[in-house]
Order: sequence, then structure tokens, then C-alpha cells
Amino acid sequence: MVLRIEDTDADRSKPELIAAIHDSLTWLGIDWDEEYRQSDRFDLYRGAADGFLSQGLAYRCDCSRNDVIARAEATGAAEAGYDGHCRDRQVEPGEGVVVRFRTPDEGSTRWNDLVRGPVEFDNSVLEDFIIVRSNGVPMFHVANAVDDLDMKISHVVRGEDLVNTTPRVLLLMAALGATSQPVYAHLPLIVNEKRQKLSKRRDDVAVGHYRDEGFLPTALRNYLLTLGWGPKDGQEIRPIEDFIKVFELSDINKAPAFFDLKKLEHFNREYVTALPVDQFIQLSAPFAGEVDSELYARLAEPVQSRVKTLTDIPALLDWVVGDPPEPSEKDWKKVMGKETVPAVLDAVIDRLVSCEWTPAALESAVFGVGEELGTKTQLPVRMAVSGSRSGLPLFEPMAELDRAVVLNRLRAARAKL
RNA sequence: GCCCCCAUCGUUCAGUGGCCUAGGACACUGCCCUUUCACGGCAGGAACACGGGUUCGAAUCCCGUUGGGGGUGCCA
Repeated sequence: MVLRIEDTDADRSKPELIAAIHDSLTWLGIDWDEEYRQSDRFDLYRGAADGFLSQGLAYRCDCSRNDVIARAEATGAAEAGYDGHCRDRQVEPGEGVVVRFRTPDEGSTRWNDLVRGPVEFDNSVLEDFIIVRSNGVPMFHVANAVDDLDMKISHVVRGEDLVNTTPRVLLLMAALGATSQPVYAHLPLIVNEKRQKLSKRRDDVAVGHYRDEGFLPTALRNYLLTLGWGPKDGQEIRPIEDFIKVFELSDINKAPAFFDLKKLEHFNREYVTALPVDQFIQLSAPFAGEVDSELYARLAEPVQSRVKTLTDIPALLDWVVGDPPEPSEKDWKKVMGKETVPAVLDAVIDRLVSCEWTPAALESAVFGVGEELGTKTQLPVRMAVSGSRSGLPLFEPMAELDRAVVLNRLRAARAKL
């Protein structure tokens, strides 16, 4: 496994961007044996380009972008490629001069793509593309051709959006005298709800985003695997080792797949609940907020089984750690609007003033009132104490609070009725 | 414009000529469980884009239509 930072474009080699790549890969459990940075290897690429130049496989061109477009429009086509204007003009090096590769006019360039099957491009549709910019920096095509050969890259697995540039690299590799080429696999794109390629601006594409949103790397990676591919037996959540045994690049679909956050969340919940508690505590602690670590450990189990993403945790604990949230009027009315509630709260308050302060004692006090009055009592108490009609099992966290705090909340709720 | 590609439930994957009255998962709906919620269990609605072929037989093969996507940079 080679990690190659393809930073032939100057602003791609910013340290923080590279660090993000390292972090994301590592977080996902992907490691590498060798690492290269193309910006360290410019000389190699320039050497290759010079070789092409001296062999007549490439030539200098001083046409501006506008010249190229203007000529293309003149020939009728709304937008076509470069027309080969400078092929035999013997342009000398200088300001605004680039080097272009002379693509063959005939024949075709082909490869056997692992996911797309045989792919063939007529060389006639390939324009003479730029291999060295006017500032002397080689383009990524040359860099890739040189590096793939030099690093003996066996497999190139990438997005379908790169299919069209593959013939260029193949032509370059052939010009470099390559006797074999890497195996290519062009994966279907992942699309958004509008069925468009995920974009950095509009969509959440950064791995780090999902980490910050409380997803487990195992869940993300497992979910991603089910996009464009699936195990024959339909068992889509399982250890990576199992997938490695049956996965084949050649089984991958060609159709683009929608990134379904709902399903990712489902996967994540499965992975979170499967965690041993101590591991859950360790992984989730950074998301838990300002909670005493021993208190958190005591409540971790019920928290774990109620969480889709780790970012759900603070909301589950808010009323234990601090004041309960203000319930919505709708929820309040629904629970506290029943005519039995005042009596329930009065009786519960009465019992809690003196009962033992343990989960079991609290439960029997609250339920005892229920039996006495012939009604359910948990919901009003829960609403009064936690500010919500859903959440953690009531009595364990409740016993963690001071008696005075609980009584205050109950009395406040009673007064608000 | 030109080049490349795609097309099974809302989403995703399975299905590679008969086993399909098309299956699983997510989502959704209902019921059960439960003195909260979630989990779990059960049930339900929901798809082979369209038109031609080929074949005894087509979701599966071929052609076309329609719809969609990607590329077309001195970005990668």
C-alpha cells in the first residue's frame, strides 16, 4: 500500500490538508507501507517531459486559453479541445509556453477495467493535453504515469470521474516505455439526494465530519462498503474480516449510489450497542460533555443502548448533569394535562421526602403511588424531573440527584399545573 | 457540442434465461412487548423506466427511446 500525496498543484500540499488525510485514513483503520509526495519528485517528471520533447512525442505551445477557445468556436463546435496548432511550430521556451503531449491521431487506447469491463477510447478524440505548465510544474498525468511505473503500482482504484483521464496516463506510460500497466477499477460515484456527485461545498464528504458527528469508524467503513456492493447473502453488517474474504472489486456495481445518512445511523447504532461497555465509555467520553466520569460510568449502559451517534449523549444526560430542559408545551400538556397528575405529584413528593434514596426505593415509591391511585405515575414524574417524556430509565439517574433537587423539580412542576 | 457511463421497492444491495406470484436491509405504517423512550418480535404497503426484438421461456441477452449522471482546466 502506497500513500501518494498528489500535490502537483501548489495549494494541495498544505500541511493541514496532508495531516487530515493521515488522520482520516488512520481513523478508518487504513495504514500504508510507503509514503511519497509528488511535490518532492518534480525533477523526475520534468525529466520525463524533456525526454518526450527530445523524442518528438511532445512539443511546446504558446497558445493562450482564449486562443484555443476562439479557434474551437470558429470551427463550429461550441467547445472542443486543443486543435494541435503548435504541433510543428517549433516554439521556443519562454513566457506562457507550455508543453503538450502529442496524442496519436489514430488507433485507440484501451484497458480492462475491473468494474467497467473493457474500456476503449479512440485516440482521435484525445486532444494534445498539457504535460508541463508554463511555470514549469508538470501536470498530474505525467506525475502519475511516472510514479505508477516507478512505484510498481498494481491497482488503481478510484472514482468514475477519472475515467476520461485514464487514456492520457496510459499513453504517457506507453511513451515511457512501459511494458505493463496497472489494473484499473473505476468505482461508481456516491451521490447526494439530487443524484449529483458529492461536492465539498454542498455535501459532507470529509471523513473527519463523521468522526466529529459521533460515528464509529467501523460503522462508517461498513456502511460505505454496502454502497455499490453487497454480500450475496444479504448480511450487510459484519466484521471487516468477513468482508475481506468475499469482496471482489469486479462485483462492484456501475450505477451511482445515494449516501443515506439514515442507514449510516442505523449501522452506527448497531456498532455502538455491540461495543463492550468499558470500550463504549472510553470512546464516548469525549462526547459526553461535562459529566463526572464515575457518574458517567454508572449510567453508561442505558446510554449506550439509546444512542444512534455519540453526539446524542449529552441530550440524554442533561437533566442529570444540570437543570432539565424546558419541555415543549405540547409534550407538557400531553403528560401533565391529565386530571390525576396533581394527586400523583402530591403523593410522590410526600413519599420522597422520607424514603430511602436508592433506585429501587424510588421506583417502589413512585409505582406505589400508582397502585394506590390506580394510575400510571412514571410519566408525570419523569416530565417533572427530567423535562422530557422520553429518555433513560428513570430511577437510576434520579437516585444520582440530591433529594432536595428532585423535590424542588417535583414541587415546581406541581406549582406549574 | 463531443466523449464516457447508468437505469430492480422512497433508499440500498441481491437476482446473471426457467427456482421471481422478484428477496434482504434502511426508512415508513400498524400491532405486540414495556408504568418513559429506545431495543426486540410480528404484520403491511412499496420496484424490474418505456418500446421493439432474440428465445419454448426474459428483471436477466440485443437494439432503440426516455430519463439521469460523469468528463470535457496551465485542478486532481
